[in-house]
Amino acid sequence: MQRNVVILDIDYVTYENKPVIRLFSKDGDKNIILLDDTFEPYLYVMADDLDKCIDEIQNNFDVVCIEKVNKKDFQIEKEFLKVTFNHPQELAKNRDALRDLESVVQIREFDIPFYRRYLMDRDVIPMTEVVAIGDKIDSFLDLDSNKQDIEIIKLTDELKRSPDYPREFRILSFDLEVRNPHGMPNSEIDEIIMIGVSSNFGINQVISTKTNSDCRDDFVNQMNSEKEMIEEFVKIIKENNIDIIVGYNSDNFDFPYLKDRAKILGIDLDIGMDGSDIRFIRRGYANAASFKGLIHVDLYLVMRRYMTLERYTLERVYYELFGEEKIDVPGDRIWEFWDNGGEELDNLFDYSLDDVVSTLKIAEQTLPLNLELTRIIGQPLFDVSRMATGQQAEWFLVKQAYFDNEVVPNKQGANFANRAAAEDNEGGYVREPEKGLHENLVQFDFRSLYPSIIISKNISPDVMYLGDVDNEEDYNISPEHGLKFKKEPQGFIPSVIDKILQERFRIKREMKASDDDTEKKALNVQQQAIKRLANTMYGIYGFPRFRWYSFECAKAITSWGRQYIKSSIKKAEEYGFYAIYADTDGFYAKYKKKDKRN
DNA sequence: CAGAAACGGGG
DNA sequence: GTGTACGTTTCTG
Repeated sequence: MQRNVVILDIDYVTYENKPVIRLFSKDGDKNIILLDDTFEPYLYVMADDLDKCIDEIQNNFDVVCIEKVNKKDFQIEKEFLKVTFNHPQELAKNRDALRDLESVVQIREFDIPFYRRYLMDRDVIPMTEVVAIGDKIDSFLDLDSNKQDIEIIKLTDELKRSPDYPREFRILSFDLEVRNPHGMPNSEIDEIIMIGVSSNFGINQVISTKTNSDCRDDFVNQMNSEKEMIEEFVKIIKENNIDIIVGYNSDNFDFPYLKDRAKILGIDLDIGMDGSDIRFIRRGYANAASFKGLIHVDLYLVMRRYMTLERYTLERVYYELFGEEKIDVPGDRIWEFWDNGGEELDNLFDYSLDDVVSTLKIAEQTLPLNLELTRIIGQPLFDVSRMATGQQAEWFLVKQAYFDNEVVPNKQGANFANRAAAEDNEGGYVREPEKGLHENLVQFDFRSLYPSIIISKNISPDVMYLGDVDNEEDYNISPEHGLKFKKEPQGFIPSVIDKILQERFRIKREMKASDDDTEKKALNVQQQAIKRLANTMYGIYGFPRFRWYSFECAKAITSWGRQYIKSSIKKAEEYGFYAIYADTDGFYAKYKKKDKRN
């Protein structure tokens, strides 16, 4: 059978000791889970004597297959061994011992999560429409299409891209209010008093055990108990075919709190597409709240990347985006408003609704860009919305490397030397602003300075030379440090940036040519997402924990950047301008004859 | 003063 | 989950 579905989420399960990829998808409002058992985990091995190495691996490990493959390592063609394991956990368990084998020089691509590998190798792009061909089956492990509202399809063909743009996603925002008279909320004793919900298809309500004055009770949904409130919330999610659920700091507050209260009250938060519970995924020291097939986006994390502010409270972020003040109730007084009732309770209801409506507005403003980033990067929205921009760039590059037949570099780790080198990098040129009120200023800035330098100077580790060279004219040589970058061939990272910037110009042309407003808007978001990604590429050289970390490349970029900005200031001075402030890629200047200071 | 711990957001 | 944030501020010995 054939189905057109939009891919929302992915994981894998184990069936008969083999990994099976599960793609959580939807066809309209029908939940579809696609199964693919044809993908196997692998890594690459670098060795001097490949045949000897094959023997050694075969004698020591239980692997599915070992094959010689031609790949590129920093553009140099090399023969690697591709070692395929039966299960991702087998790979994880054996990789250290494999690395330690005498004939093994190096292992590569051993730390790429299985589901990400699948998305990249099969070119399956989350949040896009695909054509799925396969056999409908009734049940698989804990999935049962007779008991659950799902259809299970075992894929028989590779997924193909659908030309259709996915329908608009159904977004629900939510927010909890808690009665906490003794300092910060404690989920063991402080009950939930309000659950606000708002959607982009008309839901706007506050679920509570109390209600407000008669004249304004249109948005309060009154329940008999906290237990009923949570059950109502679960019902709303289940019955409205929600694709994306958003909150503000919901990874760290709302969902952990809701889970605790649900447990105390004996309620299942079985909101997952397959009826599974909420789960918390460890991300370093923090947790991320996750459901199968229901994408949870914590906007707090998104906003921290989206804009530069001194603080990221919901209030501050909302003001920045929309220029409006939010209704405010101080957190430590919420319980008083609740207990006092009357007008104060009305205010609390208004506050609860305002919070959740604002959260939805922020989601509607920022999710389109994140959806486009998700499609460009090719990883799940859940992950992309929680990645630092450098990580986004890295996963994008890992996928590009796969298509360029490049083996990706290993992470070097933030060791002391790397960290020190990174800190040593001078950064952009800054001229401290001249004090005072300035009028009639002119502004100058470079368009995408760092990406342009990377491309024009071909700054990439695969074309970099540290020693002496015969033909200096074949190289771009950085100011200050004399780092050499071969002009030909184009380096891996410059080529990727070049490609995506060309894609950006193509989209911009298409945008100009279009006379459909909706299409124009969508294209505009796409080109913005690409611009963001391109501007982040510099970062991947500058931070030691990234795979393409190269402090030489980072140093070269900033040194050229300083040279360009300084020379343009100088040029401006020749025409009678005087820079009163400069930072990295631009400056402000006054028109004035050179004064005594110079 | 250096290294450890806390913080952010949320109520 | 083929895993273990992060950069900055405040506290403590």
